[in-house]
Amino acid sequence: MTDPTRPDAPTETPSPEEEGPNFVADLVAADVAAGKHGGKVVTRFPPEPNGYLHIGHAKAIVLDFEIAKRFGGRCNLRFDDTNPEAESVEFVEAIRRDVRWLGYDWGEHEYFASDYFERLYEWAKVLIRKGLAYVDSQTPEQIRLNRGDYHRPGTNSPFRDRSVEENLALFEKMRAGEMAEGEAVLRAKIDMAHPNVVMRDPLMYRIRHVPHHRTGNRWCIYPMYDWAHGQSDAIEGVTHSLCTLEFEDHRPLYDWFLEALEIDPRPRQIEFARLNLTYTVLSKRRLLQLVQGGHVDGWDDPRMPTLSGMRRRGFPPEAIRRFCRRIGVSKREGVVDVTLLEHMVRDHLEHTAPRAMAVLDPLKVVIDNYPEDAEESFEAPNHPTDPSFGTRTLPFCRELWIDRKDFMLDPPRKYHRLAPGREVRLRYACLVTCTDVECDADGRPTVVHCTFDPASRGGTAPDGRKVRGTIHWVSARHAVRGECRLYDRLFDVENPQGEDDFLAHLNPASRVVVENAMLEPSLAGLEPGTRRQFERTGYFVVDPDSTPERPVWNRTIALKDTWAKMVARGATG
RNA sequence: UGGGGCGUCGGCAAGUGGUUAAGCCAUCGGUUUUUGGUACCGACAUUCGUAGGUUCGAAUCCUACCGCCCCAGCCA
Repeated sequence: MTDPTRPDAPTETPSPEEEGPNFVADLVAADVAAGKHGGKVVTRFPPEPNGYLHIGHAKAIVLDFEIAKRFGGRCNLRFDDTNPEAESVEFVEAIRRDVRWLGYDWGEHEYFASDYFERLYEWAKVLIRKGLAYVDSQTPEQIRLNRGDYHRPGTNSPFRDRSVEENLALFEKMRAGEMAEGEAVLRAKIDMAHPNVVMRDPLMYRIRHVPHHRTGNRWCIYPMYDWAHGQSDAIEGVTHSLCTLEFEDHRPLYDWFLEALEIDPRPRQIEFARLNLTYTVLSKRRLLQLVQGGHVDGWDDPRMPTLSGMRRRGFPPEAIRRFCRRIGVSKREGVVDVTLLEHMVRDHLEHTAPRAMAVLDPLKVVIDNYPEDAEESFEAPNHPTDPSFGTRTLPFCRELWIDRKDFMLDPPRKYHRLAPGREVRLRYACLVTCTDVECDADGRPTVVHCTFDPASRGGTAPDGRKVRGTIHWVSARHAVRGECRLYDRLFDVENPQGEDDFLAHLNPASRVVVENAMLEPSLAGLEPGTRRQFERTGYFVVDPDSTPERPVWNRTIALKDTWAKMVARGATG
């Protein structure tokens, strides 16, 4: 018997036709052609370590890393850790793990915005000296009020014209911890009447007397996103800073800081639309709600759209990467049909997952003309079309398990599975004909009696007669009992994000646990993460909860089921 | 009502003045099949948010209008 375990293929080089449309790549290509940055391309993936990465981040990761790769450049992993109140090392570690799992390597280029705090502080003083930044002592409330709104210009702060010396002294006091939270902020002096509210003297620093997960108590002033991001990009030599659409309004400020500091060459910010997926939610807030509300078992619940959840669910990283390439990159905000992702998952698994047989809803079959204590075995291929997967041995005896769905007392015309008087093929074993059925008081079948054709060894009829149905089975004497967790979409509406109460639309059948599935022997004792196709049922993966005594398999995704569709449509004849 | 974006098939998304308006997913037919899986074949926008205009010719240029998204955190 050949070991059917196959590792996932190594990171593929995307073929040109696989790379989806991508206007960002076109812009970068134009910059390279124009000789900007000496033709170099450096990007960065800049997560804030305050949560888990999800499929939406995967889109950004694939874009950031593959744009860099395409132009012979590199992509940095930079933690945007400027807000100590929400961030932690736990998230830093989870993010590293997920990016690696997705298949990307940032090499030595791991950075933290917090590494630049000193540099940023010095730069802030440069702006103060140029008269381009000032310490504002207004209360948060006053600042908000004086910012104006979409219809009214803002009002200058009474502290806007402090002298350079006073600003410097005050700013140093801020850093020295001599001021309370909210007592003062450092602001860029731009234009309180600017039509873009982002430009109305944006805050650069706020005071927070809280420890930071990396800098400890060294700082009590922390830079704001706008002040930290572009400068961090510049420090790292980033040439193209890719981000989502909501930062489009911030681009003028991104450029303003760079220009004020006379940084050259300057990184270029390019915005693209974030990913939305049907039948799930992707906002950090809602994901957090699912976890904290106990609606799922945690960030890595297999129903979560997080990378850790998808990993546990059994989604191959290759499939996620291909999905991200296929959806393309544009500025249109849309909702991608989750069937595209599911297609990529099935497509990858079709070629990489060894086959096996498992019965999820067992119904006993007795082969009446098979000797009580005899047993034999059949050799079955681990893949129907790829011989390199090898074969395995399937034990067989008089009593077997088949799936309840594969037997009907009174079948419709187009049903071609087992029924009284009908003959079917037991996959890779033999042909059997149903001769009798035992039922319980409710008329529910309990035992199906069959006779087998001794000449049909392997499943081929010696006389060449046609047998339409082929069903899977497991030898009762040799079956291994295991748990199967059948996962499905988390929500039962296409766009839960758009619902008033998205939690009201959780799919009650998103997880169905089968306590006693009957597994063929080869399905026991496998490592978590091992994938298999349970023939005619779906793709499964071994869950970390699995033990040698009790295998636990998660359904990654069901096989397409044309018959079920026909049944639903009433087109079964 | 200010600023910034976006509108091409059910969903993504090409197309940048002359193409029969790509491709993929979904859907619907059919062939093959020891998985009602896979594979393969076929169907699927006379039309590009709307209305005008420019042009021999427009999804592509101009004008107006309509619709949707984002922005008033000392979050990112």
